[in-house]
Amino acid sequence: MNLYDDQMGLISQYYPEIYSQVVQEQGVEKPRRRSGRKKKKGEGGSGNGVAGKRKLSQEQVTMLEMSFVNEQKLESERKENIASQLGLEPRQVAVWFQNRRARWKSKKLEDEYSKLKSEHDCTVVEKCKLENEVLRLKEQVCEAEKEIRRLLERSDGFSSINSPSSSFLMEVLDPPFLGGFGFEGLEKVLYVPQNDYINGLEWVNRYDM
DNA sequence: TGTGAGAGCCGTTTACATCA
DNA sequence: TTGATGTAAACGGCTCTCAC
Repeated sequence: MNLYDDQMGLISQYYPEIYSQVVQEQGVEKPRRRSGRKKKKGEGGSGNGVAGKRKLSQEQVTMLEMSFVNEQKLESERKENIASQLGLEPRQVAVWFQNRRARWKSKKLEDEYSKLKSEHDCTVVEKCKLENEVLRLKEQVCEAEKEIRRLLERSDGFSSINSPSSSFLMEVLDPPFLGGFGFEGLEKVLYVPQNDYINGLEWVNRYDM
C-alpha cells in the first residue's frame, strides 16, 4: 500500500461521495510530459473551458488539502492522478501545490517569529529581574560597608590603631597596596619581602632601574 | 560535456469576492 | 453602485536535476 492508497482510504472514510466520484474517474491516462510550458496571459490553462480564473470548488480544495497533508511534494504520477480525480489540469494541481507550499512556509515563518518573540520577551523580563537583583545586592554591600566603618569609628575610642582587629578590618576595606596605585600584576614580578621594615621610599629606590 | 525537459521556488500579476 | 482591499489562481523567470 502506497501513500496514494492511504489517501484513498481516508477519502473513502470521510468523503464517501467524493470517493465514489473519484473511483469512477480512475484509469484516465494522461501524457506525462508537459508540452509547451509557457503560456501567454489570458490563454487560460484552467481546464474549465471558461475565460478567466475560477476558484476551485470546496470538494476540490478538500481533496487537495488532504493530499497535501499526506505529502507536500508532488510526483508526476500523483499529480496526474489527483488532476484526473478532480477534473483539473495537472498544471492546476501543480500550481495549487506550489501556492499551498508558499502559504505553509509563510505560516511557518509566522509561527517561528511568534515563538522567537515570546522567548525574547521572557529573556528581557529575566534580564530586568537580574538587574534589579544586582542593584539590591549593591545596596546591601553599601550598607554593610557603612556598618563596618561605623563600627571602626566606634572602636577607635577603645583600642589603638595597630590592634589586630582594626588591621584586619583595614585589610578588608582597603584595596591591596600595589593594585591601589595602579600596579596591578606587578606584585607577581617584583618580590616584596613580607617582614622587611623599610619605608616606602626606600623600597621604590631599591627597585628603581 | 552540452542540451532539453521537468519540476520547484520566488516574486509578481490577475481575477474574483467582500465590504464599507 | 463603486472603489479599496484581501485572497487565491496563474504566470514568468530562474535554478537544479536528470536522461540522453
